[in-house]
Parts: sequence; C-alpha cells; structure tokens
Amino acid sequence: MELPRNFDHRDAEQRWYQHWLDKKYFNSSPDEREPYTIVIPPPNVTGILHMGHCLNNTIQDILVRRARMQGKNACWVPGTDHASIATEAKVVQMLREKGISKSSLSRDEFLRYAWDWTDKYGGIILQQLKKLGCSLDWDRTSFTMDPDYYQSVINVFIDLYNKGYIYRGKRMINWDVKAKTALSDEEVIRKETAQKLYYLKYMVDPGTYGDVETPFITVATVRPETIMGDTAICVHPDDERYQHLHGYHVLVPLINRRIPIITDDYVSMEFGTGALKITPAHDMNDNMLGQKHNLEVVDILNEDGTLNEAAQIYIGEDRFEARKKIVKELDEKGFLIRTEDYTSEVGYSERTDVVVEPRLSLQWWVDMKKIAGPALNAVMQDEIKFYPPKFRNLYRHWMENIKDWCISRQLWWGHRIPAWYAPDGSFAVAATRESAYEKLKSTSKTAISYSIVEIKQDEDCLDTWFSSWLWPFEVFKGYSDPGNKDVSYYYPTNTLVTAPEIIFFWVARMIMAGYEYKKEKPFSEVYFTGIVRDKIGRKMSKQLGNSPDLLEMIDEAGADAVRFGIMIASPAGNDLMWDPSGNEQGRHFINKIWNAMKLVKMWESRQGKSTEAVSSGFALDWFESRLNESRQEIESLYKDFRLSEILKTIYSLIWDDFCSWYLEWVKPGFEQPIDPIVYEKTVGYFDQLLQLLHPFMPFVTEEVYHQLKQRADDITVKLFAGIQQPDKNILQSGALLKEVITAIRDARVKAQLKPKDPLTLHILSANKQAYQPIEGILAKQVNAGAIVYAASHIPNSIAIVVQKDKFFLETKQVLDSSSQREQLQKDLDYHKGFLASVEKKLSNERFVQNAKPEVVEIERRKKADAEAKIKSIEESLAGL
RNA sequence: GGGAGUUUAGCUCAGCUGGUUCAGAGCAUCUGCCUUACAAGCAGAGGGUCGGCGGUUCGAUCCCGUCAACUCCCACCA
Repeated sequence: MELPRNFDHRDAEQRWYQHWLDKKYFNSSPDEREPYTIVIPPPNVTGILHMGHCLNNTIQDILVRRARMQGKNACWVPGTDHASIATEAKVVQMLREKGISKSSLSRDEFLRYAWDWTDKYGGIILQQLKKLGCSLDWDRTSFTMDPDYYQSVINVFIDLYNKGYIYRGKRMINWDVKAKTALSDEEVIRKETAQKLYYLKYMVDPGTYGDVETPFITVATVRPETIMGDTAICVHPDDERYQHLHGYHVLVPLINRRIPIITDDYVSMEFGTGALKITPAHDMNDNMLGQKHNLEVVDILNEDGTLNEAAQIYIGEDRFEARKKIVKELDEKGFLIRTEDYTSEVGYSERTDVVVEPRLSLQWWVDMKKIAGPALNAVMQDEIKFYPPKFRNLYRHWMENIKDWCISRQLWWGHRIPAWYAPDGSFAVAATRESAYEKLKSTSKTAISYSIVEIKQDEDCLDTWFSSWLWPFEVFKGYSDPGNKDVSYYYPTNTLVTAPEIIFFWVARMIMAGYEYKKEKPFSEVYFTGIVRDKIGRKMSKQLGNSPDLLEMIDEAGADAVRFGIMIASPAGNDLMWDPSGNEQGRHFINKIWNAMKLVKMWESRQGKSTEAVSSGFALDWFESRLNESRQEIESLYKDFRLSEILKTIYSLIWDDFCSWYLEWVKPGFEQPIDPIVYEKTVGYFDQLLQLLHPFMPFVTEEVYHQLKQRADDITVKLFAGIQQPDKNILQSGALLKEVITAIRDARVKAQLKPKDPLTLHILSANKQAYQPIEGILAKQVNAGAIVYAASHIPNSIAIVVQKDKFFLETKQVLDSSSQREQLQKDLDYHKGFLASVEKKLSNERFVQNAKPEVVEIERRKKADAEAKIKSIEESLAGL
C-alpha cells in the first residue's frame, strides 16, 4: 500500500469527525457506568470562535476524551446563550443598516427579526467547534431560549418572587444611555479618564446672612451639568472653614434654586474645597446621602442622556454638550472660579462603551443575601474545588460583600419578566395573563374595576445570567422535568472549565442556583483557564485586531497543530502568551509521528528471524518501563489539571524516548529482518503512545492508529490499559546507556571522528555485568566494531569517564590528544571544585551536628564519588 | 485607597514539605551532518549572582521583612 508522504490534515479531520459522528461515539445516555459530565459554557448564539473559545474548549475536549477512554460514560453538553444585550445590539445594528429603527417596530415585529437573525447566524459557533475536533454530544444541544428552558427561567423568577427573594425597587443603577438599559455592576468597566474639575461659586441666599457682604461657598465638581439637580451642599461638621455657614441656604447658580448646607462626616476635608454638592438623582453616593438627610431628588436627565424639563435650562441637549455650554455660561456669569485637570476612574458600559450614567429607576432585584449562603460554604469547604486555588479568596471576598442583583434589562430579546400591571398601579407576578388577573382579583381588597385585557405585562427582559445560572441542570431539564433520568444520572456535573472573568457573573450564581433548586452543587471542580494574550501581553480582542482568525488557522495548520500550539503554551492557572510558532511546533510534531509510523510500517513485511533479538530485549523492557513511568507522572499531573505539562511529557516521551532512543535501538540493520516479537511490541507501544496523545491531538492519532495496522476499532473509544509498576533497575540501566552513548558521541564529535569511522570500545568498569545486557545496543549506537572489557588503560585512545566507569575509544585515526587533554582538564577542575565545596560543608561542625543524618550521609557519598571520579580522570590524563 | 498575583537562560515557563534528581524543559542561537522514517530532520554545544537589599538558618531560588517593576481584581472620594 502506498503511504502518503505527509499527514493530510484537511482530509483526515473531515473524514474522522464524520466517522466518529456516524458511530455515535460522542452520544451519551445513562447506563451503569460512572458518568463524566461537562456542560459547555454556552457561547453567544451569534458569536464566532475566538482564541479564548479555542483554549477553553480544547481543554474540555481533552478532559472528556480522556474520561471516555477511561471507560467512563462521558457526556459533554453543547449549547448557546441568547446573550440578550449583545444579540439585541447586533439585530438593532442590522436593522439600522436596512434603514429600520427599533422604535418604529412593535415588540413582536422586532422579535421576528431577532429570531430570523438567530436562525441564520445562530449556532455557527457550534459548527466551528466541530472543526476544532470537540467531542460534544450534539443531540443534547441546548439554547437558553428553547421553549422548556424559557419557561423554566420564568418559573424560577416566579418562585423566587413568591419566596420573597425578588423585589421591585427604585434604586440607583448603572444606566447605559445608548442601549437605554440598566447594567449590573459587573457590566461596568472602570477606566482612568482625564477630566476637568470645576470650582463653582454657590452664593448664600441674599439677605439671609445679616448686613455683611453675602458670603459664598466653593464646590469642586466634574459634572457641572448636574448642578440643576443639586438639592444640598454638604461639608464636614468639623471643618472650621464652614462653621459659620451651617444652617444657611445657598442658591444653585443659573437657576437660583434654594438648597440647604448640611453636614456629614462622609465628606473629606482634604479633597477639593471640602464642600460637596449633593445630586441625589445622578450620583450613587449623593443618593445615599440624600436618603440619609431626606433630601429632595431632582432627576434632570432623560433615558437617552439628554436634559429634561426638570433641568430648566438646556432642555434636550446631550449631557456632554450641556456640560460645555453650562461651563461657558458659568464662566461668563462669574460662577466659575477655576478649572483643574483631573484624572479619575469613570464607568463605561461593557457593551456600548459609553459613559455609564448613575440613574434612579424602578428595577427588579434579587436579594442575594437570601440565596448566597450555601454557595460560599461549598467553596470554602472544598465541596467544590477551584483550580487554581487562588480564586477561592477572590470568590470569598465577593460572596461576603455581595450586593443585590439587578436582573431587569430594558430589552426585548430575552425572557420577558412575568409581571403584570393593573391600571390602578397594583401588579402581580404570574406565568400567564389569566393567572395574573386571577391573582390581582384575589389579592385586591375591593372588587377590581378593570378587565383582563387592560393589564399590561412588564416590557423588560431578564439579565442573560438569570437564565444561564440554571444551565448545569436545565440542559438536562432538571427544573422543567425534575427527577428525570438524565438529571439524576448526570447531575452534579464533574468539571466546569471557564474563564476567571465570569466567576461572579456565572460561576457563583450557578452554585447558588444549584443549591437552591437541586439542593446540591452543580459541579465538583472548576478549572479556571488563563486569559489568552498576544505575544506582547495584550489581551486578545476584536478592537485591537490582534486575535488571529481561528478557522483560517485550523485550515492551514490543522486542528491538531492548533490544539497543540495553544496547550503547550498554557501554564496551569496563568495567562497564556499565545505565539503562532506553537502551531509550527505542533506541525513538526505531527510530522515526526507520521515518519515514525512510516518506519514501523516498513518493518511490517520484513519480519523474520533476527540476530539482534537478544539486544532488542533490553530495549523492549526499557521502553515498557519508561512508558509506565511516564503514565504514572501523567496521572498525577491530570489531578491538578496541569495539561501543558502533560503534553510536554507526552511530547518528550514520543520524540526522545520512543523515536530517538527506542526505535533506533530496535531498528534492524540495512535490509535486515526484524524479529516478529519486537515488531509486535513496537506496534503495541506505538498504540499506547497514540492513546496518551489522543485527547490532545485527536485526528492525527486516529489516522496513524489506522495506518499502522488494519483494525476493527477506533482509538477514540479504545480503553487505556492498566499501568504497570516500572522496573527501577531497567530504567537506571537505560539512563546509563543513554549517558554513555551521548558521551561517546560527544567525544567523537570533539575528536572530529565521522559517525562512520569504526572504532573499538574498551570498557573499564568494576561492574561489568551492568553493561552486558546493553552492549549490543551500545556498540550499534556509537558504531563500535567491537566491545572489549579492559583491565587497564588503553594507550593512544580517547578516554571518557561516565559515572564511575571509563571508556576508551580505539581508532586507526590519528588522534589529537591536546583537545582531549583540554576536555579532561576542564572536567577535572569542575570536580575538584565540587569536592572542595563538599569538604567545606563536611568540615563545618555545625552542619554535621544540625543537619539530618541522611543529608550528612549524602554529602559523604558525594565526597567519595567525587574523589573516585577525580582519580579516574587523573589516570586518564596520565595515560595520554 | 484595599487585596491578590507575577519577577528563574534571548523568549515562554517547570522547580511539590529549605540540602545532587537545585539551577531545569521547550523554543530560539551556535557547530557538524542530505546517515538506508523524518533537513518539518539527525548528532552535539554554549547560555542564568533564580528582580534589588536585609534577615532567619549549619545551609535560601525556596521561609520572613523591605524596596522596585509589571499584571489583575475590588472600592464612592466629588
């Protein structure tokens, strides 16, 4: 059979993924096996795959594929999130391009466009995950707006409302004036922003301060456009500068509203002038102070950020335009004393990037203190384990200072709040209009005067996270169909793999929902991936344009190479500096495996009686032990999610131990036969290596597995064999063998002997039997015509010292002893220095007294070894 | 302002409870090789006062203090 020269990833990826789907390997249903479950962090339904997804989903696929090969019932549930703000923004944008404004549409018309959009672009990202090789159970694909899921979200809202965990309240919220919606605190990005601090003069109400000239108070503010909303000036009660003004009133510049001067120790005497203007409608803290001092609230802004009638002036102007104009007018009228440059943190909307406006509004809230209790303990007591554990602290801090969650969003795309308002101002929370009407009827003290068609449903939708916090159980219909077979079997899930950025948005809330509705944790472990950054440490983002096109990359380099590239660079729990050269390394690795396969394949038809069977015996035993040793390491690395190190371990096991050493050791001479036992074992080892690598690089491993041999099974469902105890002695012999081969090759290079120049190898060792099993391999690897056990120094040869033994290379070539002498002298100096340091330590009485006896013993042995080595080198030098 | 993290070879990172598996790996670099699987390769090599200073200890990359740089999270200072 003709073997392709190289691995064709395009063909293999397409072919194997389809094969796996046809065989339904990724499908899972409850059975008697132990389940291993992961629910995907649902990407935005209209999103496209980026590097963060690539990392996140590759990790999940590795874990799931490994579990499957361990014989567990692996189930990885795919799905998407309706992503209310992001998706609605995209639909609005699309409509704008068509010349349609959202405000010209009815809710139903708009939703029709949104669904069309979702049907058209939704789920593209899921197709892209297939390109990456992700082994998801596609029959279980979920969407947060599927009918059952939708109803569950609504019912959860009603349930929490009935329990008294949800309330409606007028509170200061973060308002996005562009999207015209409330934002949760987590959706606000704070950025250092250069601003101006304006010093404004507020005159005391004329005529109230006696006969003297009317005094004034100077206030520093960055928001002069809000002065029309001022309802007090506040100073620190102990501030001597303002004692004389306590109890007086001042006039707001330009509009002359009379407002009091109040005192509160909240005000800092050091900042600005020590006098603070209080605008309860437009600042979080002012609002807090306003409530405390019972101040009037004057809201001067519209929902789009323009000034309203309450402002009295500049009505209809945008807040920032108004600022410019007001500053000008204040200046002209003598109220502006001075202006300073000032930098502070300003909140911006995560979605629209406009400056967030603190705004008073009526919103729906979840009382988090009522629901958060068990969620903190679960993590603190390691019922749910965080990897890396440093995120526990972050989580605790947030949970202990948890604030109520604003869950209403002024959007149409999402789960509509099931609240119904009657014309008389009363309202009811219920799933349908009918039940709401019934409820209103039953709770009203008097007979109600309005008909059922007059009650109106709340226009707002719920925050996206209010649906995704149900994800781990609702993908199994654990709420809509409680106690069903799936949820009983798969829940709680095993591992959640996600980004640390959404620890509060999502992880914490899923834990809360899990305990609230399933009385059980949603998952046992959470693995937080790093953030993908570019080579110079910038976060990958669309705006910066530093995020590569993943699909193009997969097409060019292949999914396996891309997976390799991102995993090799991914330290556990730290950010990842992604560098495209990782893909190159991945491709080289694939090529290496492919070539190794070609070599072994060549042997298939060349089996026969071989004279080298005896020396190959050691190679077989050694590699078996080496394989088991590595597998033990890998097992323990998996426990801590040290995936990058696992990949490095496998990489080195395949490239160095298998290809560079083992295959060379068992390789028959030119056109010589290979012993059938050696061949069979080699194929067996190769299989095991491919299995170990399969979770990381699924396509090439499946392809090579089949190229290597005709098979009825597939590697993706091949179960791992048990791990045997490695033989320490054989491993040691192997290490010695490698060391001797390297030392002799090095000597050859230094003596400028060509690899083909034959030589006779003399071994001078007190432990001859250590070399007998490996001498065949040794001779072959260093191209020695013969191996002789020497009794003493061999004159006119190249002398090498490895551990306690000496080796002499006898050759017909004329030798240049000076470079040899130089090398030996260098060695000698090093060991003498080393001996001196050991002796110094041992002659230190306090060391001998205080150190642990075994440590002292080690030092003594080091001394003896060094002395022997020095003697050996000196003899070699003398023999030159 | 508070908290967390990072700082080890040119680059990306390992280094678990202080002492030869404690100075490591991969990539990059240099030297020699188209050797009958592989030049996407083979065989070798060089390269680091383990951020600075101080302390604890017989002994510190590791523990403590302090300073510096970078990163992230939280926070209402107008």
